[in-house]
Amino acid sequence: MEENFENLYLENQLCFPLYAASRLTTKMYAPYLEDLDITYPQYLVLLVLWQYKEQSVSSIGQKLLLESNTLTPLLKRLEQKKLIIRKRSIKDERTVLISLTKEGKALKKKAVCIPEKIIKSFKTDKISLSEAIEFQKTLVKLMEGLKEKL
Amino acid sequence: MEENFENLYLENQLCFPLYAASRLTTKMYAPYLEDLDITYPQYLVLLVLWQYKEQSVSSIGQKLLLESNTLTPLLKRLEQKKLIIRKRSIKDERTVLISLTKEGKALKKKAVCIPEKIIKSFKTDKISLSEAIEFQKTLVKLMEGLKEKL
DNA sequence: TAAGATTAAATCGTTTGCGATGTAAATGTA
DNA sequence: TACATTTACATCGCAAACGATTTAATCTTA
Repeated sequence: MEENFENLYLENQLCFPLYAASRLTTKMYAPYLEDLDITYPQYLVLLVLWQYKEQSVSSIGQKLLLESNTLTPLLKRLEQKKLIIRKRSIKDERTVLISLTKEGKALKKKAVCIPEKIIKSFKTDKISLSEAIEFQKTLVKLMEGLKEKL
Repeated sequence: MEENFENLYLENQLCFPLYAASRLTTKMYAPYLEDLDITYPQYLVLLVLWQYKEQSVSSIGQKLLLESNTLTPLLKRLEQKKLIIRKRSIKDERTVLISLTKEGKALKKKAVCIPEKIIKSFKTDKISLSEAIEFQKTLVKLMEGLKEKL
């Protein structure tokens, strides 16, 4: 009985490069986010709020695929930094609504230059633009597919 | 002065789907790894040890892009589970060599079926095989490119 | 309307991930 | 050989992630 041990080789896995690329990408953002005094997951939450305005904890979670056990402490930290306001909904006391403070809104202007800088850093002689676009599409499809299965 | 706020839209970022896909993938492994009583990063370390035998902490770190601040506690947990042995090198007392116990080696047989199951779960009607192969290639190139820049 | 089910956040405990720093061994060099 | 530098891990503190559970509000339905 042949056992496919090669399947266990690191380079043959999809999971590892995904895990590594994700962590490396986060590190690429770090110096820019440090200037804004926020972390990468905090940045993602702000992206949501900049794009969609006031949101409940769960609707932020739906967009970022995170749950209250992760978001609640993170949001409390953003509140401490005076970037957001957390308040119970009057219509439904279970819901906590998150909105941006003036400082939180203002931070958007400082953040707007980040994607461009990141794209430049991403650019490699190894990866063409069309390849990158194709990659992004597949990545999103992969994410959607995985989301459905969990 | 036009400000490209659309660049900040969640769906236009590369970072977010990468981050989400990585986390979702880890979750796909969870039920299988639970059977082996290990976590996903612990699985990655075992993949290295199954493939390369005895390794120093730093050479494991080089392969997984992790440093001793992450690996040392993780390796101690694997040692507690009796899956690995940590011992100082005689040739260089600074180096800690990690080797598999009998149990650690035996676990490989239980793990060998995991990649296949994962691949099946990954398969989506949305993503073709050729697309998946292309994707993996680009992902690895991306990882390599990022690694060089950090 | 009262009891049970569902939902939204929060809390708890554990493991990662990582920047910064510490410690001890090995190496380089004057 | 002395002393500085480098290297390999370890330690510390903090912020995610996340499974499991709790709490309180809302909804269902009998």
